[in-house]
Amino acid sequence: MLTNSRLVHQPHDHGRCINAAMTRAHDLCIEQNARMTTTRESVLRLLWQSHRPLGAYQLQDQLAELLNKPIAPPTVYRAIEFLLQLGLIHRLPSLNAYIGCPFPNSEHSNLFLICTECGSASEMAHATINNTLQSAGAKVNFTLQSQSLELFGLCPQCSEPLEADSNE
Amino acid sequence: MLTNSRLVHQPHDHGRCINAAMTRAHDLCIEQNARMTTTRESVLRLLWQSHRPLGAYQLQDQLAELLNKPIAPPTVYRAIEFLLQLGLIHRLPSLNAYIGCPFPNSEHSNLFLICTECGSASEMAHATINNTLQSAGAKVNFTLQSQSLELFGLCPQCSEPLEADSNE
DNA sequence: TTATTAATGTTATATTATAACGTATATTAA
DNA sequence: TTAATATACGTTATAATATAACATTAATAA
Repeated sequence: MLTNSRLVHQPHDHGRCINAAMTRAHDLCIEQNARMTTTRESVLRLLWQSHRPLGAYQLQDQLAELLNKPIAPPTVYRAIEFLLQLGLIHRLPSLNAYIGCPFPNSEHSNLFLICTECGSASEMAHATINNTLQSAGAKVNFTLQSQSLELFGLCPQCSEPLEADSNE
Repeated sequence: MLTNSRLVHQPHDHGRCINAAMTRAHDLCIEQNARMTTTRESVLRLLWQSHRPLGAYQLQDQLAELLNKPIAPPTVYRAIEFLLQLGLIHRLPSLNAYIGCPFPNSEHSNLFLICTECGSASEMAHATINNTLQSAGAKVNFTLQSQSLELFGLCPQCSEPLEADSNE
């Protein structure tokens, strides 16, 4: 099982998350002979500013501010599409929002744990789940191509406020 | 495991699907003391016309034609919301579309098998998957509240065209 | 019947996403 | 190094999905 859950849902040196993600992204671009332009890099960096997914128009606002010039929706959506195709980000359909992928090169489950309280989202890759889904599909002769798995609930931080306070 | 997959992805007496669904819906409304109005019943029936999910504006068009009067989006969305709350339909976030629920009273996985070829969608409820997801979440202290699971691929009908043709 | 609640009608608008076409910048080939 | 080509971005308009706010009608309860 692969997950960034502990990082996402606990205080941590987030600068390292960002740097690691940006390095991975640049490496991947070189490998794939793809161009990491200013716009694309900025969008990716914005998506890594927090572990909360951002909508396209939130990205638009933040990108305009960051680059200090007006940005139109197509610019944002183009960057999003590029990053999606490289596997550097994911789309969370139930939120119409996007989030950086913590392990763009690894096996995927497209499984997200989304906190309904604080909005943070972590990703998991889970061979058992993949196998179970695959064989559940196979049982009814369904040939699995891709999947989108969203779990909603309370992250560790948000599910234990009482325990944290009980020391007072 | 509970699924309507075999029904969805194979030729069948679809009138029975519709009738069964409408009966279940009426029963549920009585049980819940909810009102099954003309608009709501029409939307539900439209969603059961096929095993393909429909978008809100497809529903709007079809509802306007069926009721022979102009229908505005809020009317559709209100009916959708009502039916969602009763568990009579589901929303498929990746498609922005809605589909009738074949077993509104049973345990749910919110697991959908969506054919990328013909657009049909079947639903499964699967205790093993639920347990696996639940415990995968628990492992990282995530308290699961709800889930949305969408599998994309080829349904039986669409995945075996060659085999079907091979008799010629 | 009247009061009350629930449902629908109506208008306007918010939010998310894409089409179409022009311009600029980078890469490749000559 | 320049011309040709491909790629990315700018710009305008608009499509597609969804909701807010308030008026009206219908159903139920007092």
